[in-house]
Amino acid sequence: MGTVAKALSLLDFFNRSRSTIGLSDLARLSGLNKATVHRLLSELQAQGFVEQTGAAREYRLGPAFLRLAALREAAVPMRDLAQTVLADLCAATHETTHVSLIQNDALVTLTYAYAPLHGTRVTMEDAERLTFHNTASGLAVLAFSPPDFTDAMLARPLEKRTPLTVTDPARIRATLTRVRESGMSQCVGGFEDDVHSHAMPLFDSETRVIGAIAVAAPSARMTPDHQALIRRALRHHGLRLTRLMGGFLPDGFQREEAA
Amino acid sequence: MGTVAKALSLLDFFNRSRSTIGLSDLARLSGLNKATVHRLLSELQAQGFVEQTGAAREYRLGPAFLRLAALREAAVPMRDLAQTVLADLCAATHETTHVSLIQNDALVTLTYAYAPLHGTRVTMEDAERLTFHNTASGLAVLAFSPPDFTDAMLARPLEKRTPLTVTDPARIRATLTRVRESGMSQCVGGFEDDVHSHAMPLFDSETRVIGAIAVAAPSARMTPDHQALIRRALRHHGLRLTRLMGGFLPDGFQREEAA
DNA sequence: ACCAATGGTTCGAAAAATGAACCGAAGAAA
DNA sequence: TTTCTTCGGTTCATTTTTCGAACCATTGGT
Repeated sequence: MGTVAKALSLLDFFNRSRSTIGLSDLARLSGLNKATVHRLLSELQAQGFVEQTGAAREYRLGPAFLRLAALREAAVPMRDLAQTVLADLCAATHETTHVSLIQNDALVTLTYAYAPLHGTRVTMEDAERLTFHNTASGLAVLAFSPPDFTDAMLARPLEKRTPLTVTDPARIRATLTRVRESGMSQCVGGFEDDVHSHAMPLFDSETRVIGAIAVAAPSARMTPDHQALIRRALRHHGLRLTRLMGGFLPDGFQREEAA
Repeated sequence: MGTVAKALSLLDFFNRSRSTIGLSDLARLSGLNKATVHRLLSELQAQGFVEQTGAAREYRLGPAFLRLAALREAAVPMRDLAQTVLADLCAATHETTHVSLIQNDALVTLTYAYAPLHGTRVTMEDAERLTFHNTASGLAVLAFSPPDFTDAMLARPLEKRTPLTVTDPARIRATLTRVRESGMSQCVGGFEDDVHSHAMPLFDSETRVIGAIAVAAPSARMTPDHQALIRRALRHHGLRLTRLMGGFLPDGFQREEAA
């Protein structure tokens, strides 16, 4: 494994519930020697990618990410565009909406919007990793991914996160066939109890799937009329977001809901 | 130079005016062999830190920065706090306000706020690098930096960006003495013609300077009364931002304006 | 007082990186 | 149409860097 890849892989151990990590802990988590981790962290620190904090000298992600993220967003304003579209989708459906992007072999929430109307709503966090097999966004992405990517994701151990989580690859593949036909996925309680989500894939300028846009709502609110409204609004704004991002739909992609 | 440092240094060539760079161009800019650059970029790309785009296969910053910046901001909400305080400072002064942070040997704009009142205003961009010798923020930072850092920054070639830019290190040092005494800096037309800026340093929990908060206005509006108003508001909100970020003032720091 | 775990350091051996030279493709110039 | 230049990309003997077992001082818990 290359040295750069090794250093960058250390950054993946930071997440919302573990924002600081000590040297020895990071060595254990990564399986690398403590001296190696120390040296790699020193190089990341010298460039502002990590910094040390507190009496115990733990590490956390550094300020360089703010600048580079701002430059990335200036060049490719995905978050900004997504926020605009999610606000409209939210206004139309009165439910939580979010966009997630593929990053290597994970699906990461880019941004989300809440509807103010209801007392109960589905809550989100950006930068969180979603799974593919048991989220509407994940299923939307797998349905339109290259076959080898889908095979690789379904070959992994699939966590049964809730009693309703489907973990049988054959059943998931059958679901993916239907998602490809309809252009939209849904998931009921597979990732979170009592949450019913719909999602549509998002595409780049070469018709490759890059992520998904989704609407998540408490299952109790999901009357047939409400689901039909959500599907119409999601299709409209999903196609709109792909277009705004300069993307194109793959041939045969379902633009209208089937009769 | 370590391999990780070498790879990360490639990221510094991207900026607002150069959001995509070809392989050969990046080799020329960095002084590294094309094969080396290619290999380093491949490792950055595998982890989502850069991506290739367009027919010419140029590189640009990748989506991984969005996730890691979000995690960083979740852990250390500097941008969020800064935006809150800048909005208030803006409301008080009716001028453009911004916060910049030290990143290695550069000063980088974190965020800014515009006042809606005036037809003319000073415009900003985040993620842009400021210089130390000819900006109010830079002078505020240098005045409270460790002497070796200040010496190193003043030992560099100092660009005469406008006819009013001071480039004589001795004159700048005299200015820094006055900034230390008053706790505030100002700069007239050193970085941008017809712009008069005031700035205050920001400190961390160990009383080290980490950046500056500033107010920038067209020189034509700078009556004595307006300048006094700006200084009072800047001192109040500058001290407030240091406090909100969990920072402490160094001993002897000027908390009140001198009679 | 003792022990365990921390962050940090060293240097001969092992592994990875380097870069001159090369390739095919594409576009510009003659 | 042909030639030339520059591009992104690749190779592998040589060079450089990284590795990690063993060590250190410090700190906190028992």
